[in-house]
Amino acid sequence: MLKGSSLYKEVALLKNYLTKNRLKLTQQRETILEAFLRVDHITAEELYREISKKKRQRMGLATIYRTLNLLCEIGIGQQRHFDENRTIFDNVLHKKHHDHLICNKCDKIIEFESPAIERLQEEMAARHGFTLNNHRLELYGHCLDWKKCRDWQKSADR
Amino acid sequence: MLKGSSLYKEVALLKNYLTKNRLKLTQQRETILEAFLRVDHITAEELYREISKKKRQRMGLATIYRTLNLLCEIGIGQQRHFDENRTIFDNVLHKKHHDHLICNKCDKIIEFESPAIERLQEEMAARHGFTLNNHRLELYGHCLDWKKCRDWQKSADR
DNA sequence: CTGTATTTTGAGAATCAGAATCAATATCAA
DNA sequence: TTGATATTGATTCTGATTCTCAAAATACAG
Ligand SMILES: [Mn+2]
Ligand SMILES: [Mn+2]
Ligand SMILES: [Zn+2]
Ligand SMILES: [Zn+2]
Repeated sequence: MLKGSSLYKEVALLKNYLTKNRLKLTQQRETILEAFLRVDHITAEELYREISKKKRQRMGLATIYRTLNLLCEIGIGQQRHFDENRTIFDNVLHKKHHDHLICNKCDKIIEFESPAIERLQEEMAARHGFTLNNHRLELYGHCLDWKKCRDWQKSADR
Repeated sequence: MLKGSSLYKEVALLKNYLTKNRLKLTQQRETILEAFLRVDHITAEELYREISKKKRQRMGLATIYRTLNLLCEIGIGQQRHFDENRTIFDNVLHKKHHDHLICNKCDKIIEFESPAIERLQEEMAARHGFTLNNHRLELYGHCLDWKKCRDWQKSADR
């Protein structure tokens, strides 16, 4: 385990899952976990470039995909499909269920939850004789404030 | 234009759009339109097999894709992505905006609309300083009634 | 109706994200 | 430390959709 990391608990969570399943804690898995937990939403490709830039070690794109999927199994990540033909991985470590509001102009992603909407969804399902397993609610639009929209666009930490 | 078709109006709609854009009304476009208007939701591949079965004429898969996209431009169809890696085309000719309830067991698709939910969505967007362009709401679950679930599964006309 | 310019078609190649292969390498428990 | 086992990364493969382009169909002026 890396010294000086502020992610002892998170790495422990990963290690625990791995051990329980006779899997191994590798350097790349740890590196990927750390980089992933630093962001909110990211694609495999972006994470790959992010890690490669700091080229602390060789890292194959396939490993990024494999590990990201592993994190989803553990429950640390979740796949999102805001636009078809690319998967965005959502870091949900300290988050509960939420839906998304997405700006088509600056790609800002806002997370929200609406108990009222969730209730109406259940009601609608029941009305049609359905038991709900999950749902997907995505709202697309644009920021009213162009300045904010641009500022977000320019900021690197997304 | 085919004789005996009950789709004069719809074919006219297509022809009108085509003429307006210096495009041509071909046999395959008419065949695809007719087959498409016969269903609610269908993939390009399914429509391809459907038409090939009745092999009234040779028809390339690329033509199906091209024409389905054309119908979407006209507003007769709309792409859906209930599961990533395959596009379902929704025949929306006589439908207004609606969302979907999908059975994970039998693939039944129920269309619904909820003004109450739509209102709450707008409210949520406004709260975050957003103007809404569109949204995606999909509810996944399963039919309570297994019998109905199976019956649906067996019925051909989907 | 006919000739001609223009669009469309179908077969197959190209694309692209993501998964599968597999020999070489790393991990871990005894 | 050793050896069984899992993992890695380079590469190939996959599958849905789009692209290419020569041959065929269509529209429309005459
Ligand atoms: Mn999120
Ligand atoms: Mn529909
Ligand atoms: Zn914005
Ligand atoms: Zn069902």
